[in-house]
Amino acid sequence: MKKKPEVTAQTRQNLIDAFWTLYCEKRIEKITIKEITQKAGYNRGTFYEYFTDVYDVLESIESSLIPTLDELPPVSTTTGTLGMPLDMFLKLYKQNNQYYSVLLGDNGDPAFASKLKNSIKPTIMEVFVGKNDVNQKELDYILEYTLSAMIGIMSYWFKQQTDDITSDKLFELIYRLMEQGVMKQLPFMSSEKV
Amino acid sequence: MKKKPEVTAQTRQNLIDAFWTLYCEKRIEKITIKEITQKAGYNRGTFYEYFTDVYDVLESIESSLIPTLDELPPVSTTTGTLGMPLDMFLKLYKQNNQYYSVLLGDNGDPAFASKLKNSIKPTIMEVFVGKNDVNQKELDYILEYTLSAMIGIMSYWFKQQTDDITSDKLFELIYRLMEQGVMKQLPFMSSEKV
DNA sequence: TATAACTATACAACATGTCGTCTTACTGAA
DNA sequence: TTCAGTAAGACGACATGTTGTATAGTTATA
Repeated sequence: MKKKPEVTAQTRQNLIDAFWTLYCEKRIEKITIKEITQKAGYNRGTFYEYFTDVYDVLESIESSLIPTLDELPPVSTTTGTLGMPLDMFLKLYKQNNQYYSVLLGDNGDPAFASKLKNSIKPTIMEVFVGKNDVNQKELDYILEYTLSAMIGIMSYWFKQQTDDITSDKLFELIYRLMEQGVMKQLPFMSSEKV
Repeated sequence: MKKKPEVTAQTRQNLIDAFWTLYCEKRIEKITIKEITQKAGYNRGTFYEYFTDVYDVLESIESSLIPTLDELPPVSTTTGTLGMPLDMFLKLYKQNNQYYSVLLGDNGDPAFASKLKNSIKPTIMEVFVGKNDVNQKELDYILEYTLSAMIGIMSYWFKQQTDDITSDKLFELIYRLMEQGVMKQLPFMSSEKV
């Protein structure tokens, strides 16, 4: 008999969804397989047909959220190279908003941020490859700096998301910070109004 | 009978040290109380005289690493307000290097970064209080952006710490990024040599 | 009717948290 | 100075719950 991928795929997804609901509520260590399968409506043993343990589910989710090289938007060296990492990241964040905000949040997985950064970096690096006036190592640090800042501010914004600023204002602010640096945005430092 | 703080303090510290050794090696979820007490040389039951569970130990360590308001260096509005958050953070990082690099690393605690940022923010905010041209909310986001970037780049640097750049070069780079932004550091964007 | 998908049940191994017990050493009265 | 009372601190053992695995049974479908 043929396998039934449409059935198993659904079951797998049900388990993932149940896990995710729990993961949004509490730390992974407090999630039991019993809970997951009960919520999803399966026998506990069924879980082991699909995953080895609870962490396996998380890894599976994370993998699906890390863009592969070919998925990332092609980098144009002509227009807006400046905003590239920002655009790239914001696009990803918007696409997977619900997952990113949890994984990058206070109860999330610190390793996920690294995975994400490391998946984006090469695409941006590519643009500068072969340019003889580019210090590769320094560029790497600049990207680490920028991506960390973006992940930080985006996650923070998402946490506040009540009466807070609009996403348009946020993006504009980020652009300004990248263009001009932090100092110019503050009083004492310049006459520019923040 | 009097308590014996010199005894309990030592036991407590022994348990903390044993925990930390394990925490440097693996994720907290994989650390058992049995392991901790065995390494420290106590009965498993003794652990519960000092901590409620494994997370309690981590919290205890984290609390001791979060600077209280009065511990933070007094903020001078006259000199170098620009480098303030940077100086403050770098000082903290240097002081607690060993702990910070683990807690802020891939196997660390994402909540610790938030705690740290939130403990530093008010001190910096203070400088701008009452300035009528300061948008408090925007300032908050700018600080979140900056502190995230600094935590990110410092942690990354610490991870690489083999044949990598010196701390002096790193600090200089960070200053430059804060002063001038990211864009100016890249080719295409300006004629400045990175 | 053969098989994929799932259920039901059971089991050993191990971690957890609790509780009663033991040990040691300080205390103060003789 | 001595020594029994006492309590802090550490220990050993227990009940409970989870994990991963194994095996037999049920349902539906092609």
